[in-house]
Amino acid sequence: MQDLNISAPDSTVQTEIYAKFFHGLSNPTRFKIVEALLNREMNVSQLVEAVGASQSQVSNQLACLKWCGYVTSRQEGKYILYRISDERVRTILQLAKEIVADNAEHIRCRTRM
Amino acid sequence: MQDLNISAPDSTVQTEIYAKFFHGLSNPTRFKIVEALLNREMNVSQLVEAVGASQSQVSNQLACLKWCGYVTSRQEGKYILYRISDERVRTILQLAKEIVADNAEHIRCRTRM
DNA sequence: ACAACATATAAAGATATTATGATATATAAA
DNA sequence: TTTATATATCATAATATCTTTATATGTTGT
Repeated sequence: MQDLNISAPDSTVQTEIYAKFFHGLSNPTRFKIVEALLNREMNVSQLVEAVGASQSQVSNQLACLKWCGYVTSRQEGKYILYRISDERVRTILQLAKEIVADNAEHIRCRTRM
Repeated sequence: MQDLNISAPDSTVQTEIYAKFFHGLSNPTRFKIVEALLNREMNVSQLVEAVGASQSQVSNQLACLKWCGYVTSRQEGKYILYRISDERVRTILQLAKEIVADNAEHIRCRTRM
């Protein structure tokens, strides 16, 4: 088993994997899907309505999110239900929102001076 | 001041800002820069050596990271020193690495069955 | 087996991102 | 003021991503 040393520089391969992981949240449609699934498990049709994108698009982005490890799926009858695979994803989104909010605040302050 | 309700769906504009924010970490060079700066403040030339990319590339990616709110800079003589603007960035990277590590473990398990 | 619905996949063009090389700007030293 | 060094910016070619449309796959009910 390979250990995970946060402070050590990563190998090129590891770095690319991490970059790919963040790529998962770098698209508005995928971000909305993740947000929707943080509230509750949903099937594809429900997601199509929730995020306002085409079925094809949602399916594609779900494949991407699945590959990145954000979501998992299970079949229930003719539906396929997706859910967030790891609760830590919620924390990541929360931190990001806080940072963005504070950053926007700083920018607002600066323009006043 | 606008409140930050994590569970409520975001407006399209907010969603795009968050997606842009994660875009910051979705590129290997930018990811390496952030990792390097989490260890210590560095100038551009030091970053060029640390991440193994061209000066032009590093400057460009720094501009992107600055825009996203990951880094800030200050001038010291003829050098410009960059540092991580928010310690919460460290937590985000740590969580991401943990999720990726666990996910890789799951994939490894599945291929054995 | 057939029809209807749910989801996934594939191909195409449109758009965005990245890497590269050249050049501009700014600071420091001579 | 000239030269050297550090950083930023710009143009563009190469590459990757996204959107759209069409089609394939799989499930349920008749």
